[in-house]
Amino acid sequence: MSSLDAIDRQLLAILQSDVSLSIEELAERVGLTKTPCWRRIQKLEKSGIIRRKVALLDAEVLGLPVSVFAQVKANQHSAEWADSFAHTMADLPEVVECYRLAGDYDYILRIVVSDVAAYDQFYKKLIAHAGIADVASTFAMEQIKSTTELPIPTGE
Amino acid sequence: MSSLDAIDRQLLAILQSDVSLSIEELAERVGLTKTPCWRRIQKLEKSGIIRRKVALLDAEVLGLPVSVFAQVKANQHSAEWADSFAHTMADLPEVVECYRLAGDYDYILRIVVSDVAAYDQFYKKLIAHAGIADVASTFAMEQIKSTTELPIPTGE
DNA sequence: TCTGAAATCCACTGCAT
DNA sequence: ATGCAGTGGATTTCAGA
Repeated sequence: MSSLDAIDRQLLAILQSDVSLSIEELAERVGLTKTPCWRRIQKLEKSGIIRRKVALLDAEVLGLPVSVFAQVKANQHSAEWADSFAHTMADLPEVVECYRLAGDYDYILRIVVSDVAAYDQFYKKLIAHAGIADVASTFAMEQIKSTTELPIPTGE
Repeated sequence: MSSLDAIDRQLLAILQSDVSLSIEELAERVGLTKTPCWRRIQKLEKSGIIRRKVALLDAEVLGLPVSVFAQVKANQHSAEWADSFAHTMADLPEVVECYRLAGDYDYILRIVVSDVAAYDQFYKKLIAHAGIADVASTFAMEQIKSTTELPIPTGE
C-alpha cells in the first residue's frame, strides 16, 4: 500500500480533528475538487489508516469525572495468563486503556468511573482475577490533555 | 438539561462506536423513526454530551508504534508553574494524554512516537521545561486495550 | 491522475397525529 | 412528544481532459 503524500496527511490531520465536514469543505481546504478528495478518503478508509469514525462523549456530563491509573503486577507470566488477563480487560468497560509495560509493573490501566466508591467496586472486580500480585492505584486530579489526534509524521 | 433516557443512552453507545451510520439505520436500531431519532441526536450534540466527531487513525500504519508513559515530578507547585506546564503539554503533539496525579509523581503523560530515538528527542524537549525535578519513563510493550468508548451509566 | 456535471441518496423541515 | 412526505443539499458515479 503506497505511502502518503502531503495532501493525504493534510486530510488525515483534518479528519482526526473533525470528521463531520462535508467533502466539499474538505476539498476546498486541501485545494482539490470533490471527486479526487472523495477518492482519497475512500482509499484511506480501505487501507485502514482511518480505523473508524466515532463520537467523543463528555465524561463529566455523563457523570464519569474520575480517572484512575492502576498499575498491576502479575505473579505469573505465562502466555495463557496474559491472554486471560487481556480478555478480562476487554470485558471490563471501565477500563479504557491497558498497556503491557517494560518495567516494575506489568500493566498500566486507566479506569473511568463516577466516584471513589465506584472505583472500589471496580478494584474488587479486578483483584478477583486470579494471578494478580499487586495493584497500585493513583487517582487523577485533573485532566491536562487527552486527545485522539496522533502526531502525523511529515514525509521527511 | 434533562437527563438521558434509555434510548438516548443507546444512541450514545452506538455513536461512540460508529458515527458514520445513517439516521435511518440508527433509528431502526433504537426502534424509532428518522425524525425523533434525528431530533434526539441534535439535542445530544447541542447539550455537549457529544463533544465532537473524529476519525481514529491507526498508529502502527502511521509509523507510530511506540507508546511511552512518562511520570513527572515538579520541583515547585505554584499555579503559575502548573499553568506553564499545561501549556507546554498542549503544544507538544507527541503528548496524547496528560493527567495531574494524586501521588508520588505529579503528572503522568502518554507519549506516542515512532521509535526509541524519537522518544529520546522528545525527552530532551520535555526536560528543557524549567522546574521538572524528575522524569520516569516506562515503555509500553503491547497495547492490550485502548478505546474512546466510555462506560455509559445505566439510569439505575 | 483531476475536473465538472449528473444522478442518487440522505439529512433536515413542516405538518399531521 | 412521534411519524410521514417533500425539499434541499450532500455524496457518489460517470464522462471527458
